[in-house]
Formats: sequence, C-alpha cells, structure tokens
Amino acid sequence: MNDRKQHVVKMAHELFINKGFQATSIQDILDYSGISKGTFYNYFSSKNELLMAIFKTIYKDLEKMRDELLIGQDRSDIEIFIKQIEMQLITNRKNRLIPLFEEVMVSKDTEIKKFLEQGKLRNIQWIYHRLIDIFGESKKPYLLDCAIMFMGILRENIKFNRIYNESSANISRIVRYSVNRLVNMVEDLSENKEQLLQPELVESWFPNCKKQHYDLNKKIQHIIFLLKNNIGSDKNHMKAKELLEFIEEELFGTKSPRQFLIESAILSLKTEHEDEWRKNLTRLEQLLEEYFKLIKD
Amino acid sequence: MNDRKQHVVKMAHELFINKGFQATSIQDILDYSGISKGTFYNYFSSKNELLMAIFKTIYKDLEKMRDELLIGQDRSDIEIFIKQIEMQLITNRKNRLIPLFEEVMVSKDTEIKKFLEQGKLRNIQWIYHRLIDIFGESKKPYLLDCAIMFMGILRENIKFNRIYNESSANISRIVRYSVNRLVNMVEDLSENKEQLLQPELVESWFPNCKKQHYDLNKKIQHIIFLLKNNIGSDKNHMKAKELLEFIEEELFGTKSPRQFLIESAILSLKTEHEDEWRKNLTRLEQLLEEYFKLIKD
DNA sequence: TATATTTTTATACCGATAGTACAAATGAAA
DNA sequence: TTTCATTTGTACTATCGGTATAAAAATATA
Repeated sequence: MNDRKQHVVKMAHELFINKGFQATSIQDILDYSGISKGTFYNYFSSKNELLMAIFKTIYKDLEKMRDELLIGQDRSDIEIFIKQIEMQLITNRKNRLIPLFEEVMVSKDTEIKKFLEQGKLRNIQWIYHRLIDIFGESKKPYLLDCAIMFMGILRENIKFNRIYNESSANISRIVRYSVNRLVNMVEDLSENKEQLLQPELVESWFPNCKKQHYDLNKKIQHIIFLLKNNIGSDKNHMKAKELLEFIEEELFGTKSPRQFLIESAILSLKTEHEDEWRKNLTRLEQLLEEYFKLIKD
Repeated sequence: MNDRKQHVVKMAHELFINKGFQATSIQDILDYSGISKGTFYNYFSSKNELLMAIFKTIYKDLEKMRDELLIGQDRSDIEIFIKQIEMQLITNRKNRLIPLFEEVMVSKDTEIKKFLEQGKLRNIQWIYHRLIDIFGESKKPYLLDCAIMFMGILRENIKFNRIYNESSANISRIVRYSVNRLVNMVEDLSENKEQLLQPELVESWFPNCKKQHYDLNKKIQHIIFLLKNNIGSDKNHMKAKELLEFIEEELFGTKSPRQFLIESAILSLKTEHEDEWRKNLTRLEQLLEEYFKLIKD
C-alpha cells in the first residue's frame, strides 16, 4: 500500500475512533488528511472500502501480536491464552473496534459484512484450536461449543462491567473470571456429553490451506519446545537455546522469514550429538522444508 | 394512541421487517401506509421516534405474554422459565427485533439508544429475579452474573447455530442446552464463591416502584399458589379453584384489573372455613389492598 | 532539457435522503 | 353555516455519497 494511501487510512481511522463511522463524512476525511476527493476515490472505491482497509490492517497486527505471545511458550499453558485474550480486548478497546464493527454490520454492503463475519469466524476457530491445545484432543467434541459460549460470556461480562467501571484496569479480572467459567464448562460438557455443534463444521469454514498452515506451525513449535527442554545449562548449550529462539522469532515474528538464516542456524545446532536431540532436530528440518514449500504457494 | 397513528406504526414495522430500518425511506412509509408527509411529522417528530414507538408496543406485548406464562404456575419451576425464554426468542425472530435493535444502536440519536439500553437492562433484571425464584435466595450473590452470562451464551449459540440451520425448529434445543449450562454455572459459582458484579447494582438501575410492584406480584402469586394447593377435589372446591384462576387472570392477564370483580371473588371464597385456608385468604386480601393502592399512583 | 505519462486537485454536478414550511383542501363539531 | 383542527400536496433546504472532468502538478522517459 502507498505511503500516502496509508496516511489516509490512519487519519480516517482517527476520525472514526473519535466521531464514529457514519458521523464522519467523506469531506471530513478529505479535510483531515489533506487530499482531494479525486484522490480519495482513486484510492478507495467507496467509504466502505476504506473501512475495510482499516479493519484489515488492525486484524493483521492483532493476529501477529497474538501469535507472538506464543513464541517459545507451552501451548497448553492456559495463562498464555489469558494473556492473548487480554491483549485482544485491550487492542479492541483502543481502536473502538466493536462500535465500528457494529456500525458496519447494519449497512447494506454485503461484501464488507461477509468480510467481518469471516473475521469473527476466524476468531472462533482460533479460540477453538487454542482450547484443543489447552484441554487436549479428548475434549475436542465440546470445544467448538465452548469457544462460542466463551465469546458470549466474555462479551456480556465486559459490556455490563463497563456500565459501572469505565477503566480498563479490571479487564484482567473479567478475563480471568470468564476463563474460570470456561474451564468449568469444559468439565461439565465432557461429563454430561452434551454437544450442540459438531466441531467438524469449523473445518468447512475456511479453505484447507489455513488449517494445514496452522497445524504445521503447531508441530514446529512443539518440536522446538521439546528441543529446548532437552538442553542443559552449560555455555555451549546456552548458545543452542539462543539459536532455537532466533528460529522461532524469525519464523513467527517476522513477515517473511529468511530461509537461509534458519538453515544456517539448524546447521549450527547439529554439533550436538545426543540421540533424542538428533532425532528431534531431523524432524524439525523436515517440518521446515514443508513449511517453506507451503509459504511459497 | 390514535387508530391512524397505530396503523402507521404497523405498516412501518412491516416495512422495517422486510427491508430494514435504514433502507426504508420516509417516502416508502408514506406510500405504504397512505398518509402524507405532513401527517407523518404530525405524529412523529422523526423517523427514530417512529421506531421507538414500534419498540414500545413490541416490548409491552412481550412482557405481557411472558408474565402470562407464569399465571397459576410454580415460579420455581425451571420449565416455565425455559418456556418464557423460548417465547421471547421466537417473538424476537418474528419481528426481526435484533437486527432492528442493532441498526438503531449505531445511530447518533442518544435518546433512542438510552431507551434500548434500558430495555436490555430491564431484561437482565427480569432474568435475575427469575433466577432467584428458581435457585433461591441463597444463590443470590451469583445470580446477576449468571443472568448476564446466560444472555451471552444464549445469544452466541443462536447466532452460530443459525449459520447452519435457518429453521427455528431447534430454538428449543438451544434454549435447553443453554439453560443446562446456566444451572451448572450457578453451582460452580456458589461452590467457588466467585462474584463479578454485586447484585445490589440491579436495584439502582430503576426506580424503586418497579421492584415493589414486582415483589408484590410475586407474593400474590405465591399466596394463590398455596391456596390452590390447599383445596380438595369435590364440586364446591372446584369452584374455589376456578375463582382463584379468575383472579390470577384478571390481575396479571388484563390491562386494568377490575377491583370490584376480584373483591367479589374473594368474598365467595370466604365460604370455606378451614384454618390454614382462612389465614392465607386474609393475607391475600391484605396484599390485594396494597396492590390496588400501588397501581392507583 | 523537452516531452509524455501519471497522479492529484478543484469544482461542478447527480440523485437520494431527512426534515421544514405553508397554503389549500377536507371533515366533523358547534 | 360557521369554526376549528386535521390532513394533504408540494415546494424547499441542507447534507450525504459518489461521478465527471478539465486543469495543474509531479514524475518518468527520451
């Protein structure tokens, strides 16, 4: 995206945050960002398309930050999940995302509505997969329901708490409270074997490649996690840890991971000869090969 | 409200259901209901005020139907609660209430927004009180939280189920599933003594008279319930049951209960002389006196 | 530097919208 | 028949999102 165009997006976003979408006229945007109408319609075919651009950039940032919180962590640790949710909520509030979201959902523009619906589905899907990480495959049949209901619980709790408490200080408390309900719900459901939606539906929401990509990332993270737990603490081993963390950062924290750097790091890691270690490292190499093949498409 | 005005409200509602609020222009309403612009703005000061009139009539109907379901029933019976929720959901869907609701919530009109927010609070409050009926005073500290989270669970479940199943056939299934979660949540919360919002807040939402009215209705229903369980099955006693049911219907099923009819019914009921019965009947008389005093204000 | 191409600007314009103003027509009560 | 409120029809304002386009400015190319 053009620098100038980016600037318009940013300025418009500021206006939308302060005045709302509907209440901000095109003319406001033109004045505030200092461009002409012609240029505006050269960049965006409509006001809605501009809003979509805003959403896209926020979503991308959000997902990146969210995934970064997982780097080098135990996926099954529920505390990480809590941190991720908190981060999402705080970002949402900062960008007034929900009011904007709702404003668009009532417009006639079907395309943007579909886009936002998909965003919501993606979020549910993400929660669902995270719940599998946390509660294990055995609870899978109930975890889509749980993901959906968790969203509802969280949403309403935040809404009603805001009526009395404008500060975002207790977002953390609300999230923890809601997650406690979630944990209990998982137990309850798997005990009573009650199911509303079949989790297989989730797979049909999006093209297969997304799922593939997600699974691959998960496998790679898992292997690195194993490797990290397999090293001692002497000087040489500290270097191994640093290398592994570099690989993680490069893979999941940057836009386009540099393959040659990662391969070189792997090479360095091969100096270690312990049996279990070697096995895992070979597996990691295979997965990385798969990974780079996938992102090339 | 004027007959003609009522007619406009009805026609506009039809249009809003079919086309949505924003997408329906004033001109559409004028054409469809056959009035002139001048008349329209004589009735309503704006399009938003018309919508508010629609909401008011629907809310009133809804609350009436909902309360009628309780007549002559055991308030603590959760099955009645389920029926009430189902009824609300079906009415909501029939009137496309939620889309309309959302369309207005994004408008700039603060008055109508406040009105709708209050409606939502009233609903939460109602659920809260019903939960007290069902789970008892001892669980009270957790029931406001439960009411709020139940709303969230229900809402999201319905939303996501609709993606796959357009029919309203399984609304019943969703409600039952959600209520099961609610029951478990009450248990969980009272066991772990976790509380997010203090239920006392509920009282501050609305003027005290509402609460008084609600409590009084509850007491009257309870006494009538006791009386009904205290009569035998011979012919004379069947008449007593009919009289009690008439009183209930007159009190809670009509707009303006006729005091003289109810007093006459009470008089007839006094023919019975059993001890417990007489005591309850006197209590009922007292409560009714209070009741008619209250609705006169 | 001179020319060609692309981008940007300024402005006039379109059709649709919510809401206003008001004189004329209608209708029912006195 | 007169009076008075209601209703109608129509013209009007102001704002909106979006289009059209010619002139100007910036950029690339030769």
